[in-house]
Amino acid sequence: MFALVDCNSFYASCEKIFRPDLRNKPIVVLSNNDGCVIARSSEAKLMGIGMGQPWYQVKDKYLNSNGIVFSSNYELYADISNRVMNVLTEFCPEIDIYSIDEAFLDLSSFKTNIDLINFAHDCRDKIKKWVGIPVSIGIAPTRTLSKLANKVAKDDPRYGGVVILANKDITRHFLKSTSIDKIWGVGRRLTIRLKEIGISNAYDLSQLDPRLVGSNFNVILERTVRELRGQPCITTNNFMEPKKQIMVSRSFGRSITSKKILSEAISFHASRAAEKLRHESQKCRIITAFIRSNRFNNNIKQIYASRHIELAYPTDDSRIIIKNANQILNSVFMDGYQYSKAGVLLSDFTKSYGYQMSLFDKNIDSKSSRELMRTVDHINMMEIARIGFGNQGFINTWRMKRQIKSKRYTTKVEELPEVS
DNA sequence: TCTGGGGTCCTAGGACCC
DNA sequence: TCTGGGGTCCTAGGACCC
Repeated sequence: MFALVDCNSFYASCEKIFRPDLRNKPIVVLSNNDGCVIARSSEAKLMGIGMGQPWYQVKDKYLNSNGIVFSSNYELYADISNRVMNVLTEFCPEIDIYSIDEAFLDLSSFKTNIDLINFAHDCRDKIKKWVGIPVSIGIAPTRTLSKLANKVAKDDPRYGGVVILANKDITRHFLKSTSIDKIWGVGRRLTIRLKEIGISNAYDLSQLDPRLVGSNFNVILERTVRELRGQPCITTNNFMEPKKQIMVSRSFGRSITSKKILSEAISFHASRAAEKLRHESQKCRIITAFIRSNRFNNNIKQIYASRHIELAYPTDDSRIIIKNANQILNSVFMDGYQYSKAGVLLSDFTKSYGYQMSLFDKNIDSKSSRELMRTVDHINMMEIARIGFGNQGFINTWRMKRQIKSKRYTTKVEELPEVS
């Protein structure tokens, strides 16, 4: 059996922890640039605020109805997430952290039979009490079914936040009441195609022949069908698998036409990406950079320009990564466009130790580079000062908007909550 | 005026090989 | 004039996830 533990309205719930005065108020959290709504408290959902909805569309109405809004505060959310996961690990060491706000527990690792209902409620209560976050728990024989059970637990308050698919009848009941677009792994495209052949709920889908689904659709959907039938076939990575690519990109607060400012942004992103790469103890061989116009604006000439450079040897040196990213910018930049976003992607990784040296591998990745990078990372981590490279710029005219951010209550001494 | 950012996996098709 | 068949590897793009 698997349990899926998922935090309710995670970002909004994080904001509520330190603001008890907002307990029953509608809360939304916005994406970078205060662009769209990415989390809503249940009160905000009731007001009809959609997930992913552009903020400017609902702003006036929402604020007029006394809705509360926050810019995203990822430092806070990451810290709260860690706390939740730590509590869960005490309940079940076989934990697979799936995203910032959810984790699968492999309950088959328990040696003795336990009362699952009690277990789940205990889990829920402890997380609420110790961390302050409400969670929902779905338990079922496969991950896909536990996702489905979790959804029911979240949507229907009658179940008290816990749903267990313990037998065939209950499972069938919930399969029938779940529409296909709510199934894990079935997105927009598949929903359309499945509806065309008369499949409208999870039960219908589970009754199809998995092999036929495999040949007529794809193996992913085949696995979903098998999982809905109770046959586990989606595997986990219990170890934190190393990343295969690292991306840093941002929309600008406004549109940019100047190559110099684009170069500042690209350098900044390249530097951040290199930092993440070193943190993963990896080196990359492929560097991609892109710049693009605002794809939602029909009144401007559209452009998406990108290219990648393959290095002769893997590196994690910020200077090399920044230099190559700028080289790409120079080769793809065209005058006369309004750019609204830029990004840098690193890929083709090798472990940062014991890789094959190239014939042309000069001293660039030598000891002095390692020492320099380590020192820079250390200083930046301590936040005594921020060390950047070359042309990242000081003013950062392209920086994003984040006007209504809450404090970093748990990770900054200066921002600790005050009690009076 | 204002529409996020960061990932994974799979597949089709091209290049290349014998 | 006739122009096979089978395989691997790589990449771009699609679809999905939170």
